[in-house]
Amino acid sequence: MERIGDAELAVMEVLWNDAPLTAAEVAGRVPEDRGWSINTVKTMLSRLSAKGVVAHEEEGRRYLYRPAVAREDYAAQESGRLLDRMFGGRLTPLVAHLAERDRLSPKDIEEIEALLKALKS
Amino acid sequence: MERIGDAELAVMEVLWNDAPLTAAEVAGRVPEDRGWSINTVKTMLSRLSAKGVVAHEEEGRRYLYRPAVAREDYAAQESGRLLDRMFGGRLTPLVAHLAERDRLSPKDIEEIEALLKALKS
DNA sequence: ACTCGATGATTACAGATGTAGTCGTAGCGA
DNA sequence: TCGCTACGACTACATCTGTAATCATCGAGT
Repeated sequence: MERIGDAELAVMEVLWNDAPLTAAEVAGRVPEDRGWSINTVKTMLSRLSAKGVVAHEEEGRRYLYRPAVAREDYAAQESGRLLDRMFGGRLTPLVAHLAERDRLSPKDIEEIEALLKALKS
Repeated sequence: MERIGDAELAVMEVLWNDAPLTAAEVAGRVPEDRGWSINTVKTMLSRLSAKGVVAHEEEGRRYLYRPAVAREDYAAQESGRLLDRMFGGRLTPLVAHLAERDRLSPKDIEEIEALLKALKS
């Protein structure tokens, strides 16, 4: 699967949240703080279409856009990528790392323990 | 901290593994399959220097390069970035996600449980 | 029928990145 | 001393990404 840039991801998030949408609708839902022109959003949609990560169907003379990859699949790809790049492809070192860096609260620890326990059964 | 591209990262890995090194030495240690010219390695080193993630000291008319950021710090940055991008900044959803995706072996689960247990004490 | 606005397509441009060649020069070997 | 070679600096160029303007056109309203 193609990579998705930071700005492009903001568009994907909109579509993952609700689809299908027209370009104008997407533009209306992109976070305000981006301050994007409608043209920018249309460029993003074109590029994402070219990459095959969004699909479009025609509705009159407009397009209706929808994601062509699931958020979960993309998340999986990016997670695997980080794991491969920095942690030899293994999750344990990542968890250890985040723990050392105080990115793990006691609550997180509880949650993950519960999760793992559930996994084992 | 500045971002580091994929190719640049290969150079960083060399320096994280052993430093200081001259440009020629770095080139000699970069993975074969990159098939890089020495010039490519020198460009990488210049750019990484400009980004402030590698430092160099002069040794005669050559430079000796060394990392200016720890691998752990960079890993932390990239981990945080993924977490923020895809998992609302929280680790639990990432672990849950990888578990669902069968990226967690029973052995991984044991290891992480042991790790968390140690953390609590 | 005609104009105007919205729409996708095309073009523009700067910065980052991957990849590598050229240039000026300082030092080493003959 | 003189030329070669290795070094960093600079230049080159394609692709990707962020951001946006322009263009041709189709349809809706007058």
